[in-house]
Amino acid sequence: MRIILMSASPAEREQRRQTEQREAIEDALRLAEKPLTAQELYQGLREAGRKVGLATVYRNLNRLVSDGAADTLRVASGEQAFLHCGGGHHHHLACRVCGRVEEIRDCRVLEEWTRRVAGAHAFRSVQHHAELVGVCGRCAG
Amino acid sequence: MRIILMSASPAEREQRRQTEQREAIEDALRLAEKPLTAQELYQGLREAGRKVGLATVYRNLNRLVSDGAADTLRVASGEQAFLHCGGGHHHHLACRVCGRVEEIRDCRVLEEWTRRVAGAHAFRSVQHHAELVGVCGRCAG
DNA sequence: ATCAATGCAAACACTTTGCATAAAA
DNA sequence: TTTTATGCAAAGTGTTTGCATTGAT
Repeated sequence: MRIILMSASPAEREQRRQTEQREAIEDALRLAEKPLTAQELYQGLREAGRKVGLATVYRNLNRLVSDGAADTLRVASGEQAFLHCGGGHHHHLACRVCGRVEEIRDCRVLEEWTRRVAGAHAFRSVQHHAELVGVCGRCAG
Repeated sequence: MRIILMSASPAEREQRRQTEQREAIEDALRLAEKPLTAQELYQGLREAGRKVGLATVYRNLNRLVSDGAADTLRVASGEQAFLHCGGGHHHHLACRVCGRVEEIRDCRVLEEWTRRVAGAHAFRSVQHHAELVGVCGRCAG
């Protein structure tokens, strides 16, 4: 397991060339507001008439993750999905109907719980990771 | 996404034939006390001199998951790992050094937090899922 | 004597990589 | 002009599946 702690430095970013494809990929991910697999994103762009290769989609998506501009998660099928999001510690609240994801940034309660569990099991340096899934207001009607 | 809600019924279970391979696989998983990928399990059995096919390992592991006798999770490499565990709602506290996993069954605090977040974001029927990773007493010395 | 379970290899699906070409800077 | 990004196809990986065979009941 490799954990990325820092985003690419400004100096590193300056070497990035801005291409039509990269912009299209980043925009699509940002507008989606929900996790997309590389294949979904690729097909979407294709159907929208933009010409991109699948490899380019993968390369850019992976780069966004390295840069901390996207999170990645695994869907049940085993595919990797990518989600546009800001950096820093946060959790996700997803709608199981429409797929939309909202970021949860306050998890002090979780931290407290984590401490308690850690103590009870004699574990140290325990980090938590949580996911919430429900039905959003829009979908619940 | 396919979600299994029920364990196999007794009637279905009765049709299970007990084979040398199946026992070896189940024992290995139970004794491991930590998540194992199908490949790891396969290699372990092979090195232990047991003759099993990789496909058999996959088939039995998947069956255990359907039966609710094992959980499955994705490791960073993208591989699926299998973990022996009892059924019912619970969370995992894993040691990032030795990999050992302990089950956490009391998550009332989490439920409360979940309710709060759900309310704040106007979500309904929100379920939570959490993972804790730290260093166990043994490994911390 | 049944019929489920196994083993092998082929098939699959997702992802990464090598290399020539295109295009930012 | 230099160097990164792209596209395609090939290679890589983990997992599933088809089918003949074995073996539990």
